[in-house]
Amino acid sequence: MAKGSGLSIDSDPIGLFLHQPIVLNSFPEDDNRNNNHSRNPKWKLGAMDATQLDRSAPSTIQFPLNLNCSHHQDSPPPSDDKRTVVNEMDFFAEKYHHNKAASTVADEKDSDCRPTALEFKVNTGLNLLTTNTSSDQSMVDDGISPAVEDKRAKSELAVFQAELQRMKAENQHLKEMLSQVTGSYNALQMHFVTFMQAQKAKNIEGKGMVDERVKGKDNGTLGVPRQFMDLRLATTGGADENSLSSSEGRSRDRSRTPGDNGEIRASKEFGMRKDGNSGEGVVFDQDKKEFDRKIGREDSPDQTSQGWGPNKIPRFNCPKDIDQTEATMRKARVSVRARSEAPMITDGCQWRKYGQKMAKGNPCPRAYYRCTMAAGCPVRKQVQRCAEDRTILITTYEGNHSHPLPPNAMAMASTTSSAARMLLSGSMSSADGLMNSNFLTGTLLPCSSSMATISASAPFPTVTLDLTQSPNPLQLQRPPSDQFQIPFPNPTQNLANAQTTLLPQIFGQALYNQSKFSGLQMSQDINRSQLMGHQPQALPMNQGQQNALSDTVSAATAAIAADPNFTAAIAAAITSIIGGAHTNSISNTNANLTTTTSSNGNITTTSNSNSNSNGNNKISNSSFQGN
DNA sequence: CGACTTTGACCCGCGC
DNA sequence: GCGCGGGTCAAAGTCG
Repeated sequence: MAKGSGLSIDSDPIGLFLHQPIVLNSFPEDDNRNNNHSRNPKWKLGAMDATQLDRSAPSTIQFPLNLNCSHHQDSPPPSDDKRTVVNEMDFFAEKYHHNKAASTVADEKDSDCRPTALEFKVNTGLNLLTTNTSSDQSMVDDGISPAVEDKRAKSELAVFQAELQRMKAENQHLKEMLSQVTGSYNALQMHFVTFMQAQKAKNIEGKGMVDERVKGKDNGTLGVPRQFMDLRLATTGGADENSLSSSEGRSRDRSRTPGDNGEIRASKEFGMRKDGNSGEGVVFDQDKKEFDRKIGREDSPDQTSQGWGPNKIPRFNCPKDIDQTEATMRKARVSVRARSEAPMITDGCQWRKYGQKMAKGNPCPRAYYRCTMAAGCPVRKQVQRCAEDRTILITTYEGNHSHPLPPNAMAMASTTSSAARMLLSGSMSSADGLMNSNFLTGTLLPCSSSMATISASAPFPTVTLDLTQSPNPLQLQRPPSDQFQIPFPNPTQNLANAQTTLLPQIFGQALYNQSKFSGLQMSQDINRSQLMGHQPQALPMNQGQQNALSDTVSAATAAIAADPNFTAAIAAAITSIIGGAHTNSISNTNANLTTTTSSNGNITTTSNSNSNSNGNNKISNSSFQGN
């Protein structure tokens, strides 16, 4: 049957009017497409609107009613009755197949028995859509068919049509809004990509200068700051988040190799880590061999990407003149300190223990695990109890997963990924200190407890997320002379909450999917994910949240303005905006960032805050032991 | 029987 | 060059 009004509603992509078109769609029971609707009590209730309720005629028995239409005539002879039935059937058949002409047929066949046939003709002519609603017939069927009721039916139809038109208009309006939002997103994305490409070109142009800065490290004047600077180079040079694992230092070192493009090499390395990244695999293999020769087993993630078999690929093309500092440039790590009696925190991933060693200075053995959720996943972790407090379990993550993560693994993985990304995302100049602090606050806050410590003195750049500390733990941290301490303003979020909040959704699968891109592009996808509704809970904001977001935007703007590496800064800014929006939605936190420079040249960035949150400052260890 | 753990050996970087 | 310590391998053992 022709259900013009219902057609547009059923095709409503938004689905906002599923219930409203009932009146118009549910009448014809012979339409199988609406069977579900007709079986739905609500739909039936909707279908039984005034038009039908007045006639106590369910749609399923409209044909009998129509048959009785002939009885509308006073005391018809039996023969007429029979003939009328035939005519009615013919009428419906005609109507069914030629609904546009239904009214005409009705007029022709009923003209002899309906003194009001002219009115019906007029009515049907005005409301073609109602020819399927049986309202015309029902008016005849009840045997009364007064003109008043006829007019009332017409008025109802007019009301329904008006309502339908209104819904159509609203539907169209919503479609336009959706289209506008989509268009805005696409435009923003295009701008973002364009800007990224332009900035990348600038970075390439300035690479030579950067290499000079890297070489300056050999002078031993600025060990740690240069180290992070190098890491940033690896990240911004097309390296994906896998830069968090092990290759950042090597990427830097390669950038120092004459004739090598450090950025390209970094990309190649990352491509190697990605399973099945054939386009870059060959070159990468060469690079890998080269690196394996240089630093041997330090290059464990690369080994992982090619399987952990005992047969190592012979390493050739080893440049003997590679600087020794490349050995010190290793993997960015994220260490999580949490109180747990369990031998290992449950973070949602599957791990296989491949070694255990007695570490110096700690009576507790250190266990080595690798991720077994996917073949070749480069992620490893070390688990060791704290020597001072054996209730504290120190889990150090290294690398990034090369496979999708289950939801319950998102929290920890995303936390560590974002922490490591923060570590690698920018240089450690004072301006960058601000940026990184903002970045860290924005990205880690929802999942972290009270403090994140960036260790600049360790051979591996390490971010320590201390989930055992109370909210003012600055004094409790390890010697600050060589570490960046960032107390988190919102200690109320444990990982259990984090799993349901922003961060996992931001950094989990998105990071994996974006692993071939830089952190900036990852942030772009974060935005995309938000726009695509992956985290709708982060979108609504009240006034206070918007104010806080404005503060975050201001901080991000300052970071952008201050950071010479604009790409990293914009990544940090976007990430902080996103994270800040969510953070503010949770705790209405207003963070103040202070940056100081220690005597040894390191930067200590502190984030003080007024947390208007739940007041639960204790991180629940059970959040790590959900399994 | 496959997956996982244990554990001694090995490799490598680094400091002396 | 040597020893130490961190990290990894891989055979053997264990478990379901």
